[in-house]
Amino acid sequence: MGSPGCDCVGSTVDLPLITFTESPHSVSAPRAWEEDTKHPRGLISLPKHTVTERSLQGVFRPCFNMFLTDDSSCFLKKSEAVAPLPPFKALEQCPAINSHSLGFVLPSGLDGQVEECCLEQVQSMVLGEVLKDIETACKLLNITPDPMEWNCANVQKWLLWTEHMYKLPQVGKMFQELNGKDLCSMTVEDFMQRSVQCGDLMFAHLDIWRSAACMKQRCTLGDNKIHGTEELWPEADSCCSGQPIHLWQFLRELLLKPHNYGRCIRWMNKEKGIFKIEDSTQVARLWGIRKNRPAMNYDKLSRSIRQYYKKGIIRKPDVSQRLVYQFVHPV
DNA sequence: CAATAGGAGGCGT
DNA sequence: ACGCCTCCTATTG
Repeated sequence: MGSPGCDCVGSTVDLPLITFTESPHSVSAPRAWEEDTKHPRGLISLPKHTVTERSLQGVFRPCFNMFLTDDSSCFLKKSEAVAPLPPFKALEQCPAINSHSLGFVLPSGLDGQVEECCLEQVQSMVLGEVLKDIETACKLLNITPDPMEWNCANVQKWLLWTEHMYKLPQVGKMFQELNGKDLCSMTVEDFMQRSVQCGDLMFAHLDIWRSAACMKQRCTLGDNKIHGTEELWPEADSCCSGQPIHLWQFLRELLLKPHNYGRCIRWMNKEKGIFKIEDSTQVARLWGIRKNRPAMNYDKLSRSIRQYYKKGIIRKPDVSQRLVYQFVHPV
């Protein structure tokens, strides 16, 4: 099944590269993606890079940013330095990352072997994080990971979600009546035509999903197995069982991903199942996206939570606090 | 003013 | 029947 989304054809375009100014843990933002000319948003021109460096970017870019911030969901917004990604070259080369392609310097005294080993671990972590984030999004949106399989409604969900996650302007209506195949057949220029503001970003996000789907397909075919991928990305049955998700399940999913949603909702006492909704508007919005209810708000969401009082699923904690609830049966 | 609480009717599965 | 969604009034901090 050779889907166009997995059509890992090489291109001659120079891919952008993220760089760290110091070590990945000590800087606040990536400097820029490589561009031949200055990007309209003020990107910096950097030297061209090797094939080894290029081949990873489609998938790994967001992960690099995870190292830079404690919240990966903000990576694109925070960096404000993202150039359009060209058609991805996928992962067939998938080499170990070297410190030069990562753009940071390892502590002195490490020889090449140690460096190689560490970087492979970094690569593995990075890959895992991307797949986990996609898996989470699939669960929460009830869509498949492969954009090629999306119908128009799925595309709209994904667009809404991406807009929300990365605080992008609304572009959903610019992509109406497009299914996943249509979307995947579009070039970055097509995206830019539909949204000058953030077509390039949307294209980049789609590219990441396509790359991940492509890689997963290869993994399931037994080709080029990547360590740990299976457990990181379990089969679709867990995310697309067809059963409509319950609100309490959805909240739990969000709580299980503090990395992504900790700013919206977080555990106060996980053992007791006590959690706090930090941003009621955002949580309601996420729920609305999940249920295709654009008019969802916290007033309605909280009414649904209160329905759980009688059912013994959620209650208010003994010491009642605003926006704090408790699962009656914590995991 | 936003959150809390709960009644009531509607809707899709 | 169930699980919300929506709208509502009243109350609370």
